[in-house]
Amino acid sequence: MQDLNTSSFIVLGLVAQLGEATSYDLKTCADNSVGFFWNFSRASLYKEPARLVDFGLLNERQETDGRRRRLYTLTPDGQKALSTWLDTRTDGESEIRDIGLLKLFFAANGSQEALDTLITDQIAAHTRQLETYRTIEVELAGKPDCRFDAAALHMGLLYEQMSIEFWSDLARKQLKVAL
Amino acid sequence: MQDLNTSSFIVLGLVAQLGEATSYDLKTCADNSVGFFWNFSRASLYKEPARLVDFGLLNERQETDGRRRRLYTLTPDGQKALSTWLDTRTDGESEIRDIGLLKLFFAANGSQEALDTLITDQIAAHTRQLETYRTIEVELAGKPDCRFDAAALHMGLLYEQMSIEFWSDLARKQLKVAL
DNA sequence: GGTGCCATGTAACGAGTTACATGATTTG
DNA sequence: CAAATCATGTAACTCGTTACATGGCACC
Repeated sequence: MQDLNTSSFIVLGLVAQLGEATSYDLKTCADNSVGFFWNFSRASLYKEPARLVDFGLLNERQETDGRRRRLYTLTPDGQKALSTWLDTRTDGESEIRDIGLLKLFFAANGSQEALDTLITDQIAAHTRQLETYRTIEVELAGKPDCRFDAAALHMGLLYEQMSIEFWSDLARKQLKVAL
Repeated sequence: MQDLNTSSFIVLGLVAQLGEATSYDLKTCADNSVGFFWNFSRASLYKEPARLVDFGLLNERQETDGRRRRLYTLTPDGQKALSTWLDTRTDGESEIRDIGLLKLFFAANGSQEALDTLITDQIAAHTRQLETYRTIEVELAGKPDCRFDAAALHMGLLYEQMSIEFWSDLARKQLKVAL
């Protein structure tokens, strides 16, 4: 029954934090938190909870009137699965899925203009994202039980700052496609 | 026919850099370069080239003896597709898929011990990865036509350094699960 | 009470991985 | 030449997404 993958634990974790939640709640919450560095589609947040109910890790309660929404809560087994996952040791394999970096990697096959544009756009995009994170950070600052959200968010902030420095540095060096 | 996705361009880009390559060559090359921040399975590097041949973006030549390997080269259309992609502007959406960060995000649902172990392990793992990158950086330094590989690799280095600082900082603060 | 947006769900598709399977080459 | 390893390929499955579809709710 180890059909639990990372998405499963994200859902378990989100439900744990929200207490009782619909798929819609999960999506909204994710979009403003964990989704910043680990994105997934809305549809997954409808499909995955159903699976977890099958596994006995979530309870489902459907409203009898109105939108007849499905409300999920953690079962004891779900709580246990989540903490077991947290107890499991993790190596550091991480991926940075960034189209801009990929294009830089292959930039020798394109034009100088494309490279210059890429650099400019990346600086702009990361600057914009940094602003978004700063806004969220201020909002979080007031809430004492959001330390872990805040810590992870802080990582996002650092990443954006680093990216801006990285691309700005390339701009300064005026990297050339051909020598 | 815009069934080209990111994987397609990675394959096109790798073939462009290698000149003529088998799927095995692509995998080997990727594992030591772009695979560090954008990983994919070996099987993809057999399936995707076949698709690109259908699209007329790669040429396929199969050896008549020995291992009867399939050797791929870029067609003019393939070259064009690659540079068109490079010319297309990109917003900065990037994802950091890092299990350690996820666990931190949900750490409030686990034990203090789990959190402490997580932090220790992450510092160790990122330190190890940093060493790997440093080794590669030295190897690349001698090769003048690897500026873009080097630039992208440098980003990997910065990321690992930042991660080490981030997790070390958490260790110093002795982050607690319960207040 | 009609219009437009919010919320919810699913079916079909496509991409990527795991696991399987096998042949070639090297090395002792 | 036997064993180990390198290299190559594919079939089946799982996951996640896109696109479709619809019903409730708020606001005028």
